[in-house]
Amino acid sequence: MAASMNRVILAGNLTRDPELRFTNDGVPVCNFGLAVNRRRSKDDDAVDFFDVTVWREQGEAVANYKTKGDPVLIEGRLQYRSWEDRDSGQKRSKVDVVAENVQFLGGRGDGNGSSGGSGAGSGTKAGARHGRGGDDVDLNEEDFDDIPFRHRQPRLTAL
Amino acid sequence: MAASMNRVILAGNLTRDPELRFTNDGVPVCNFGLAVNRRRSKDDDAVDFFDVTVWREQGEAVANYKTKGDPVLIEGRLQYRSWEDRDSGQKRSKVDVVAENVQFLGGRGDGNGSSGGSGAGSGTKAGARHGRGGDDVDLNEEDFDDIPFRHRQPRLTAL
Amino acid sequence: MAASMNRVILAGNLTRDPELRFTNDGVPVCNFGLAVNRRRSKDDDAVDFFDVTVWREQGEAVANYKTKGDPVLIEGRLQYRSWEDRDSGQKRSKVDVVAENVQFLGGRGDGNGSSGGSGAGSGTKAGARHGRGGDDVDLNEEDFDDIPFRHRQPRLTAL
Amino acid sequence: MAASMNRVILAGNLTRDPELRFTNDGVPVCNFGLAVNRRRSKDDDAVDFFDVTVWREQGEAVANYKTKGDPVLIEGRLQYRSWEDRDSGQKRSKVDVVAENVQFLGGRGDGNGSSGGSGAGSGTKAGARHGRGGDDVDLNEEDFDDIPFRHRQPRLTAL
DNA sequence: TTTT
DNA sequence: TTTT
Repeated sequence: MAASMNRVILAGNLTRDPELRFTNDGVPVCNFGLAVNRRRSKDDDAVDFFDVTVWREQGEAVANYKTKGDPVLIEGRLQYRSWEDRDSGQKRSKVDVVAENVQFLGGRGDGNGSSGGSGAGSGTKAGARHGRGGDDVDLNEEDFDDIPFRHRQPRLTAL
Repeated sequence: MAASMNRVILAGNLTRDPELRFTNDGVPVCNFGLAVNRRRSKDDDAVDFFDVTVWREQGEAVANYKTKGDPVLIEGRLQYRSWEDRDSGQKRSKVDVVAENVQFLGGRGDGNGSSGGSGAGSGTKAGARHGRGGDDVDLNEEDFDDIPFRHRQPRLTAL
Repeated sequence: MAASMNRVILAGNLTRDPELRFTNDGVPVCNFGLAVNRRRSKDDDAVDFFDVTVWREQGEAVANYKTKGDPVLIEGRLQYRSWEDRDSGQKRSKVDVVAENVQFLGGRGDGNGSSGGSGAGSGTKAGARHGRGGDDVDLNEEDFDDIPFRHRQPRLTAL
Repeated sequence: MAASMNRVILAGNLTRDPELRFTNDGVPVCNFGLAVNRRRSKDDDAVDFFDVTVWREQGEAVANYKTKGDPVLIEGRLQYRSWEDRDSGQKRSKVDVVAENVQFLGGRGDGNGSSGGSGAGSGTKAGARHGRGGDDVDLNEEDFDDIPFRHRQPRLTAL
């Protein structure tokens, strides 16, 4: 078997308010867009855009405390998905980011009000809304494999 | 201006022979596919697939010494591209990996014949072919901005 | 609270055979040295040396399958320790690497016999010995905090 | 030759004001301490401390705009050094961090006034002082190997 | 679909 | 489009 590694670290800003949903088993999953400025040369205004998924407590913290425009630092892995386009029938695929660690930037000091993706649950940021009415969230069953099963908000949103 | 960071590290195997092309200015650019095994739980045979771009000397070294199946370790950044689909006219986008450092794995010892993406240019691996007849390579002009201009193989392949 | 991140990725070769010890609770901990070639310019033969700690199953796998000279790819975090020198009484400190993921390089293919830091337990590599008679292993109690308690080899070696 | 990689990413706060010095050739080099909170479990107040070196423009920007306590995000490599202790004559060694990319955190938004380690040189932060009277800076000759030679502030401070 |  |  070959050596394998898959690690990504990104710092940028949310391109939209995070959406929080739940699997049938009540596992929270948060999705948001991330813009990372390239800034390689001074007259380079290019931007890279990514879709980010955060599971469980950290996902809830992002949904509760972060909104469009907020800066975050994330560490995670790249995830490839492929599917068949319902219309054209042709194969499509996509690479997005599964964040395992989200650090809140911005605010006083270094920009960290509630810090490091924890967050109590009270005092959520004004404007943060919990996604509802979900079509097409990127859930991968294998993400559930190695994690202690927990029934938190059973069946709030079918995925 | 916000903090930005974009770093990715992957280890996996080539899914196809690398293709080497040249910009009009003769800058070498190499493309290959990379398969990274997920192996999170023992019965997890999921795989993530990525498209990788390597510029200049390192790109040439990959093209000269690596073929389908070979293991590599790469360090680089994620790059987002978007375009309009010529047929459907709908907007499409893609995230791929620009490798700035390619380490050859496999072989005796740790698997490193000519090592670390250097490699003279002679004695290329049997089976390694230089891409020819190129349509649709992912070239981004900004990649040329901060690099000393060099005319190496002028105009071999139009991109 | 400020944003914090601590991530390190290294590829190099063992500078000595790994030593395996156990805490009083029977938790395995493996230590080895790692040499990483700098190779920045072709006539650069500089090398960076690090001390690496690997806990639990992965530590056992390293001890069972790897010996001096073997190439590995590790992902982990940096750990700072400080103490008072018993002789001079002056304060000393050290930074070493705690590996959370060890990938075996070298061997056929990409150099991976038993792969990715798993390894059964039988058929250990000739020459791999389990450290015994331990003074001065770098154990940090906080490493035990977030990990399910397990009695594996109770009290084999006192630390 | 074996595969080698050396990459580190840290986010934390300066433990002291940065010191800026210059090599005999006038190359700026900045040194500061970095504290990274471990925060693994909620009652974990452990901290890891590192010494960081930043060369050239980025080093100047850090010295001009950052002071003790400020949050930064850095990307770089680990560097090992060894020497003989002048008193005891015994061998000593140390691992520190050479930052190749420093992102300023903190401030409004995400905490980035002058952003990403650029910064003109005017309007330096009150309290930022340029190190003077230097003994024992960690200069490694090989750091100069692959960089275009530049005479910026010739011989301001002997090292 | 796009953030500062 | 997919590697060991």
